[in-house]
Amino acid sequence: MVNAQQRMPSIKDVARQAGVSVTTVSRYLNGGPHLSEQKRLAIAKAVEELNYRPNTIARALVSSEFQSIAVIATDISLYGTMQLVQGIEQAARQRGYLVTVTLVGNGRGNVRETVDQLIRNRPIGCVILDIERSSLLHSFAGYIAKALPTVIVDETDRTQGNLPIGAYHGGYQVTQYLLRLGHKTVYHVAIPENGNTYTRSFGWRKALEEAGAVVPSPIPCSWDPREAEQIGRYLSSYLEVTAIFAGNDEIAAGVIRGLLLEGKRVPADVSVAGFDDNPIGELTVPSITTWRQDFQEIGARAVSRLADEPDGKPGDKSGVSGGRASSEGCTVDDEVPARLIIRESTAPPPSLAAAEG
Amino acid sequence: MVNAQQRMPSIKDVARQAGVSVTTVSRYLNGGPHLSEQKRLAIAKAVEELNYRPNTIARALVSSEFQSIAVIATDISLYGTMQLVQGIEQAARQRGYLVTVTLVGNGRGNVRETVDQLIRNRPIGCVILDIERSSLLHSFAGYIAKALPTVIVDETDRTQGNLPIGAYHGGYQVTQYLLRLGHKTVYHVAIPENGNTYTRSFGWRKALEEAGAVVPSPIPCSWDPREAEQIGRYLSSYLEVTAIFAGNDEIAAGVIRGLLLEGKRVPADVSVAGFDDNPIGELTVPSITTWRQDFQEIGARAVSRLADEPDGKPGDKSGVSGGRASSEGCTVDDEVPARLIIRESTAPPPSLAAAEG
DNA sequence: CTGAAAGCGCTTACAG
DNA sequence: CTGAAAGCGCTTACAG
Repeated sequence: MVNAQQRMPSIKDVARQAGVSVTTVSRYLNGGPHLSEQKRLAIAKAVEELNYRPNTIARALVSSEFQSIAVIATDISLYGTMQLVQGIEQAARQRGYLVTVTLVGNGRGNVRETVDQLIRNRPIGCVILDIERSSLLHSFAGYIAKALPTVIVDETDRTQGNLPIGAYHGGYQVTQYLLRLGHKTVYHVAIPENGNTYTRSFGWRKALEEAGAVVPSPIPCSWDPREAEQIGRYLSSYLEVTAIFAGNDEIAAGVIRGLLLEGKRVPADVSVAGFDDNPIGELTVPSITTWRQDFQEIGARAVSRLADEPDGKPGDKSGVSGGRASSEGCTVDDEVPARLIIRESTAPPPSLAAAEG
Repeated sequence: MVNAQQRMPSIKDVARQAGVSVTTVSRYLNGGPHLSEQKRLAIAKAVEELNYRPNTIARALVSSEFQSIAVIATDISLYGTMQLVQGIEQAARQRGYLVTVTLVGNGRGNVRETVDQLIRNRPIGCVILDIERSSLLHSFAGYIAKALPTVIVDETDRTQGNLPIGAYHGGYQVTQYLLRLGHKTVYHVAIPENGNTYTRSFGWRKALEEAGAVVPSPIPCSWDPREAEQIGRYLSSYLEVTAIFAGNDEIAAGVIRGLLLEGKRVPADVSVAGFDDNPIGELTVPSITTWRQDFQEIGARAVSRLADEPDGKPGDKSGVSGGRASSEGCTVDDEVPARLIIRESTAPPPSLAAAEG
């Protein structure tokens, strides 16, 4: 096995082997224009023979930018966050950037120190994945944005300069679908909001209000779906609950499980819809009606904001802490495709079904 | 908003401000021994005032090592892989390393080029997450290991110098549990093996053979659980199938769904067990008996192998392509805690239940 | 078209 | 205990 410590060929070695100056090799490497065909060939040959690869670190030192994008999140086990990471990685790799993943605010380690360390690495930009709006992470967003071009992916209205995941619209659509099925109203088991302003829950409320339906109090649920099971059990005792919109698919699964364990039928007695199109929604019985977000595409757009700035400092566009508003003219912000996926867990309410039967 | 492009203070600025030489500041930064208390204080003050942070890139250029660990995988949507990434990130961050995530072999982009790019960044080491044993990724493992200290996390026997996830033992235990419940034999819906040699499937077979049970042909299933649903439907027509060991929890859920849709009861008619302890197993009806692997701990151990080498080149220990055997004396390789989690999806076979009832 | 020189921000012998 | 100098591998004016 070759020793990993061996010295790798440097630009000097290539220059010597090709009989040109280091400057010329550098020019060749960076696609410089003024280069005789002869030298170009000689360098190409040397590069090939030595299997030379430019040292990205040295390059980063000169440009004071390491060709990487830093992803900061609290946790990647949430389906949406994980997909966002995959989308970011792919878009970044296409452009030659490396992706760095840092998990903060999960109670381990000092956030400030971790973030500082990250900044020292001089990534070209940073994307904060904050769907869950962890208060710890959120409180550092401004600090990070001061040092680095930053885009925050969250559930909030885009007027704040972030990249919204379009949850409001989804919540609205899912609820409207349930109402059109004939349900008098739709109950809501909500994920933590923590101050987001344009959430799936807001969409749910809006659809209800527009339809003139009663707006029940949302039932708060943590990210732990086992809590959702308890909520499902609880809701099973209320006959008027015929439709439930759950904050995500795991919570929907938990609610459904709670209902089933209490002897309710889903969807015959109660309809339940989820959110995100987590693949598990296809595996449960019943399978779960949901809202499909294209998280990978959103991740790709976050990268685009950081990497494809047309002219000038992307840091300005991604303003977080009172920076300029950003919605104007940022074409990448066009809405990301999303749609309702109807599966087995939703149906007309029992009263209508009975009337038809 | 402060412009991100502003020049950050360098070690020179600190030296000037503190009235000492750059060398002395460097010594201070690296905890050097010979330093008068007076200068130490002056430097500390300057660092504080300027909010100075050493440039990791410059440091990396000198040491020719970027303080980072490169994770290479095909996909992080698989539960185990995602947990491994989280475990790696945490262990790495604790030691001051950054984690880089690169997804290769998913059909997008040139693997060779991606890997070369990664190597150029000079991480201190690389961990290949290859539970699914993607043939493309696997074929590059040797190439990577030649350039970088590497540890491969997979399902194979540890004699190959990799870090096994302990699946063999798990498969054995799950199957044995099912047999002890009274099932005559256990059917197996297998995840892709692709040449792994110490898999959950091998453990299943071993348990069956030891018990003198018939060994049915494993039913191959892709990573897509919808295929598992079809398999569940198919198996529902065989009365002799009373117990099924599925390659992972998503597949178990799919199989269960197939069985339920065909009118079978789980576990009354058929028991189904999964693998990995994916949280979804708690949300389905019935919830899924499974084998809990501590993926985060395994990830942490991978980092430990790379970062805590006691004396000398970890590259040797992690030999992949015919390097020295590595099992001897590597104490971090002690078995990772894992255990059977019994939930609702398994029970004695119908015959026994009837006899009892 | 081409190259010598300076410099990016550090660390590390080496010499006081 | 302390500092001047060289050097890590590149890029970028600047001057031919």
